Amino acid sequence: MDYKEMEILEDGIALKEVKHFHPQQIFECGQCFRWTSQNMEKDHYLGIVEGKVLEVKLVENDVYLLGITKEDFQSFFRDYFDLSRDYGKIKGALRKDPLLKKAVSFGFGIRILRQDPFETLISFILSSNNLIPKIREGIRRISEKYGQSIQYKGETYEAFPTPEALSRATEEELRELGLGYRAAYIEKTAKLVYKASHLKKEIEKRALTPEEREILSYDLTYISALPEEECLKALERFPGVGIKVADCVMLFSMGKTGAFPVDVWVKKAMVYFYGTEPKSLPKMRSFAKEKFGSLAGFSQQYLFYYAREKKIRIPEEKK
DNA sequence: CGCCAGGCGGCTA
DNA sequence: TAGCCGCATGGC
Repeated sequence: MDYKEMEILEDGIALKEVKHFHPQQIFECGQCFRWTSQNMEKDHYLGIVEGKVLEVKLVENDVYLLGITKEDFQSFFRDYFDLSRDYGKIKGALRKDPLLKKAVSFGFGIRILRQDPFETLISFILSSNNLIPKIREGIRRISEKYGQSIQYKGETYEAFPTPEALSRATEEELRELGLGYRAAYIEKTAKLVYKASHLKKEIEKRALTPEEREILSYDLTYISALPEEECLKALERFPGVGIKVADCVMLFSMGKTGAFPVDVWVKKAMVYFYGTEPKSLPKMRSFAKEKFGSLAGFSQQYLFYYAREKKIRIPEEKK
């Protein structure tokens, strides 16, 4: 447990003496798109999560979670912030690698959030060959059009839509939101996820056709429970999902901490720290997975954050 | 204007 | 299986 005790406040809760928790590092290490810094502060963020708006504020060693109740925390947000995990132990193990030591010290307050699989899947489909600000804007527009609105401190925010709501979107509507060619992938994926979850409920009422039984395997709860390798294969069946997107979904929403997504930043970090062959992404991935095992996902976050914040570069000919 | 961004799908050899 | 190309979009 990475905090000592919880205190109930009028507008939220406070966690006392929290370890390994830094808002900027958690929200800027590439795992999420719906958290925004408030007043340009490194320790104050506002997020839209699970149909709720909340603020996170770090004051010395205490973390304030505003906008949620004690029940919200106990039933959901403790797991969302991965607070039951001992990051000291993970960092200790990763620091044994002298090259990773610098990246771990730099991202000392990183935690891997346990996010919603559907939102994560759609978000990372949108991330392919795209820019982070544009990904955030796309997700905001999707939520604005298909999500439930939420009132918080006199402002209106929109939750990310449910599979059912997004499954009603047409490809053309999604294109109008500026999602580009990814619109078709998102449209098809949303429909598959919704159909699968819907058919899962139908089983009790009637016999399914062979085609319907086939669609059941797109159920995200089912996929989430699969072992890592099978989980990866299952996710890759969604249109717009390759190895990188599948690794992100597994790591950021399905608790598969051995996943190691290799994107342009991690690629740079691997060349910079380990001198690995820059052209071979699959080799980089297997190198890290063998080296770090079930901690590969954490190492990926420290490497990504270091590479992106430091804007590290690698020689031109190595691209 | 060309280039690129948290890749993927499809086609070729 | 590896290697290449096109792809929507927008900022530089």
